[in-house]
Amino acid sequence: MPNKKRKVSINDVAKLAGVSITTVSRVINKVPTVTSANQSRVEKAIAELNYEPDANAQRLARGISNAVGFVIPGYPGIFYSYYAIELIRGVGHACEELHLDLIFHITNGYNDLNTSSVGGIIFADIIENRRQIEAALKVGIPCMVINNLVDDMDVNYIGIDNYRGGEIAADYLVSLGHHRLATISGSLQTQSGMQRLQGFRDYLKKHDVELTPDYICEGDYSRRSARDGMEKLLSLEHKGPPTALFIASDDMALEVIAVLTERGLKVPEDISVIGFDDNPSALYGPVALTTIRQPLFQMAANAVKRLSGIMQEKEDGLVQEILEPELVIRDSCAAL
Amino acid sequence: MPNKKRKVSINDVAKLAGVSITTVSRVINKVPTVTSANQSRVEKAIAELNYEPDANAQRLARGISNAVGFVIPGYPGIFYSYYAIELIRGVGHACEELHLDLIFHITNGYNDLNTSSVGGIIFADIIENRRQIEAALKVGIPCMVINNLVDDMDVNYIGIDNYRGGEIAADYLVSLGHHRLATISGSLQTQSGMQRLQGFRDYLKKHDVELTPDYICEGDYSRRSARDGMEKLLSLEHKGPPTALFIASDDMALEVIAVLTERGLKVPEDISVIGFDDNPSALYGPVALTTIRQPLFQMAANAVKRLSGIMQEKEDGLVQEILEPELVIRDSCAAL
DNA sequence: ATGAAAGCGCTAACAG
DNA sequence: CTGTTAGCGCTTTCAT
Repeated sequence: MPNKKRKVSINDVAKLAGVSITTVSRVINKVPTVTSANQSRVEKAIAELNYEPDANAQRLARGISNAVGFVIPGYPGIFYSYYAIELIRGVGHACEELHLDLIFHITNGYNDLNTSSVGGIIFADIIENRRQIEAALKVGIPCMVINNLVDDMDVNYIGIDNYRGGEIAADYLVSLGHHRLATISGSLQTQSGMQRLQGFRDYLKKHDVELTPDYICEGDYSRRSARDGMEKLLSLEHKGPPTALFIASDDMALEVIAVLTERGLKVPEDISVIGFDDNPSALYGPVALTTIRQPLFQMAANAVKRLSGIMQEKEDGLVQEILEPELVIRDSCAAL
Repeated sequence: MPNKKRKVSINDVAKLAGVSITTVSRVINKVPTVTSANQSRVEKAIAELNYEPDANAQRLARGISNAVGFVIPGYPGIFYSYYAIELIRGVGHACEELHLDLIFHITNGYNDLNTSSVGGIIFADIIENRRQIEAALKVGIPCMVINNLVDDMDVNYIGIDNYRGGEIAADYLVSLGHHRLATISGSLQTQSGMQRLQGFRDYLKKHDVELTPDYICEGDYSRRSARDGMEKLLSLEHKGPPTALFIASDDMALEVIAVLTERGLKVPEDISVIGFDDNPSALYGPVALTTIRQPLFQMAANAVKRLSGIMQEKEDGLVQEILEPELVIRDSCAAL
């Protein structure tokens, strides 16, 4: 039966153990200067009373917070992406490991974040969240942005070089002899979507490979948009269909391959496809997907660790880490 | 520039506004008995100092917590399911709406939950978490389990009748004239996986439709397991392939359809497929998926609301809600 | 090695 | 309507 009485406090433990609350506090915090006799009496009392220190009181007394906030933009689409899942997992596991409380926020960016109870905040992208970051920074709370390099604010970030990712994709496809290329981009509202496309496009331009405007299809990272995009691309037969496709996420690439399969086209024999993410789902299908890898889980976990360092003032200055994306060659691209 | 100085407190605001801290507290908490003159002075001071009340101090003083914990089992697979995502979204949005802090835990069930800072805990399934629930209950923290009906503990839960879901699937397929049925189950470690299978199997037995043991394939909700299962099913030609399939999640059903398509089989002409979830991804593919709907988002949001009621002692007794799953007929099943 | 006492920042009687 | 005051449960000097 749940005991609805007042919670057991440090006083109860002290009384039962016959020591002062200070001593109890010491054993809770593993301060070494406690006789083993007292130590075990206190531990016994704690066990007997089923005592657990009140985290709020601890934080208040310590003056520091071991909680980090995690902000995810509120639009539903983001959740259906491998991207968000991996970040949630990465941040979640790292917090569990470091014994940090993870306070989760889904927000459209317009309501105020309650920054007061956290020691730091992690933002998964910053679509609409600039104001919130500024507010947090103003009250002295360190922030960490994942996957969005920001150069107009003094804020920590960890992300990959998406522009470079686009270049790598283009380079690989061109090296295979393709010259009728098409792409389905990610959401152009996001920095990642924009930069992957730009890197891809710039590389082709630089190497004199034409990229017909019609062959640039704006997606939004959803499978739905990938399907629509691919169907549109397939209907554009004025100069022959593209022979190679750069798709801005593996999820979308999988959908594209599904569409192709339905139409009786074979990957990579009829058409090459390269994705982005290195999503394990893309490993075992009819054809293992060639892709550009970005280490989302590690980025997220690392964001927590670095932020935690900053919170404890062990790190100084700004953390601004840009990771290199990496080409992972599997079976979905073939030489022309 | 982040201000590294001591945080501004209610005292600073009181001083600047020329009132007592009580009055400041009153305007923070919207106590009506404050002259509008004072109110605006305080508000001005708050704005000027960029003050934000310390949530820890508030919770400590109020003696109650407006934070709820959310526990997700730690195995990675769960994250790649529509199920987990919808729960996260539902819980997240509801907390945002109710201004509750959401404290997120990914845990294998063996470490201790820090129950001390939350007023209630929500469990997304309870694979390995019974001990944690018992511990929380023992210190008087209300718990809410989603999607797992539990009859051996006095704990709140909200879920659907998965057994009934299995029956509905069987009933529909049989009503279409099918009698060579097969199924790919969810993880049999989970209650949902187990019960869907049992409902399906029991219904068929009751109606004298044979279900060859070979045609019961154990999956684990992953796309991977669905692919493997479907391939196994397709290789079992001793008495002709099944004409209809019950797949325990839409995600898996989608993968099954992909496999079928690769083999040149048509859904529903050659084989009927019914899924489970009502995942929007299954809406727009080559064939809109017939499925059994479970309102995950609403279940999760509702779990938060009911739990919040219990935390405020507005609700008494146990919340034990069992929702009916619902057949959603689209295009992936045809009469034999 | 231990304890007394002073807060941490806020809320909630209680007076006025 | 407003201010004084006593905690909330814990940590942390500072003595002892």
